[in-house]
Amino acid sequence: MDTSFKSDMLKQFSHYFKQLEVPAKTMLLQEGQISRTMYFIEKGCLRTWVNNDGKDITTQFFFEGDAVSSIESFRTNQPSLYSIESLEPCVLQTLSAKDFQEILDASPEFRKSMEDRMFKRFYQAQQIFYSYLKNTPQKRYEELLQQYPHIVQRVPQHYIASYLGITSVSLSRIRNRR
Amino acid sequence: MDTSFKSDMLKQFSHYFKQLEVPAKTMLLQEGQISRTMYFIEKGCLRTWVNNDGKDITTQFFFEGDAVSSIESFRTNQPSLYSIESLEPCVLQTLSAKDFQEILDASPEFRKSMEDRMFKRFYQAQQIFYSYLKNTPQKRYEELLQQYPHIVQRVPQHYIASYLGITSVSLSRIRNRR
DNA sequence: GTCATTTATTAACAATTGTTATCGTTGGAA
DNA sequence: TTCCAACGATAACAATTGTTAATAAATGAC
Repeated sequence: MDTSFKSDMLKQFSHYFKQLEVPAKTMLLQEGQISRTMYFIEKGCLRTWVNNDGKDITTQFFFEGDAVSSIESFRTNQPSLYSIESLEPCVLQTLSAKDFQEILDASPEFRKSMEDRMFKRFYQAQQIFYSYLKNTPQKRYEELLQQYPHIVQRVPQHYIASYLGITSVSLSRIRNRR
Repeated sequence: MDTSFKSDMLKQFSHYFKQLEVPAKTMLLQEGQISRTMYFIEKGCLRTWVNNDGKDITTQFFFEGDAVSSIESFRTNQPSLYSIESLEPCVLQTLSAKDFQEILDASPEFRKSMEDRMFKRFYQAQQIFYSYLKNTPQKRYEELLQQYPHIVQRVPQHYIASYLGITSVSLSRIRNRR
């Protein structure tokens, strides 16, 4: 997965992209499968999630302007550790892993920018992980509310709960605690 | 940080490395500082940890043969999110970020291999994170015991506890529960 | 060997969360 | 509009963990 894909990159290689419209709750990638597509969100929102004994745990939300893919899956040829699913009806621009590789090979600037972006992503992923290690669910909820209020407003609460690592019951308690 | 550094890589560029011997509990990198060195463990063991209100949380352990650095720090020029510290007296081989860059530029094979390794590292980091999301501390402890018994044997228990995300008191209870 | 520090166990209590279930409310599909 | 599924709140109870403190054992420095 990958956020903040430069829009000029998108424009520069726009002929590679194909538009795809999907309704809500559409699975774009199944956990365990090797990713072959990158999605760029024009309208709507997606989430990534992992299965845990039948219950699902949301790991991230994506919105307009975000690029989403299991890039580490199609780069390492390993099965994706998570699923990608639409939460709303979406308008997406899709790019195949093959075309992605082609652009990589054709454009050293693009390759360089991808490399930089991976390190930044890695750095961000660590920040998220450490916030998870350091803070209680209550504090994480408060931070989410403060930093990304649009997520809390837009996404059903039980997805937020699993994103915070708690049940929807527990999140409901936290919300009505004050 | 980076595990399973190829030993032939080390040999090939061995003249860049300098040996460093440190006693236990030596800070090799302070959280918040920009990393300028990569460490290769010849003998001993290191840990990475983050500070949380005075208490420290261990995020990873490293042993003989592992390469350790805040590579995402010296690549993105961002402050390291964690500290690196020796747990035992260590014999280390050190490589400066500058020399590391030099080797990167001199050897396309090395650069390619670094790129691949980063994607694998990213994939592994996700697995660790997801195991954290999915499992109880008890289950994580059992998995650690099963997959990496040498860590449990070699490292003091309170470091293991913070690595599992619990207090040493709670780990002691888990251990004596059966 | 002695002493101080580090490490691990145990107890008691508070706080939080999970689980299960019930009950309104809402929103979309037919 | 009607109906059904999805969503959110709440209650009651069990289970786990955190906190603080006391104590014992192990380790390392001298």
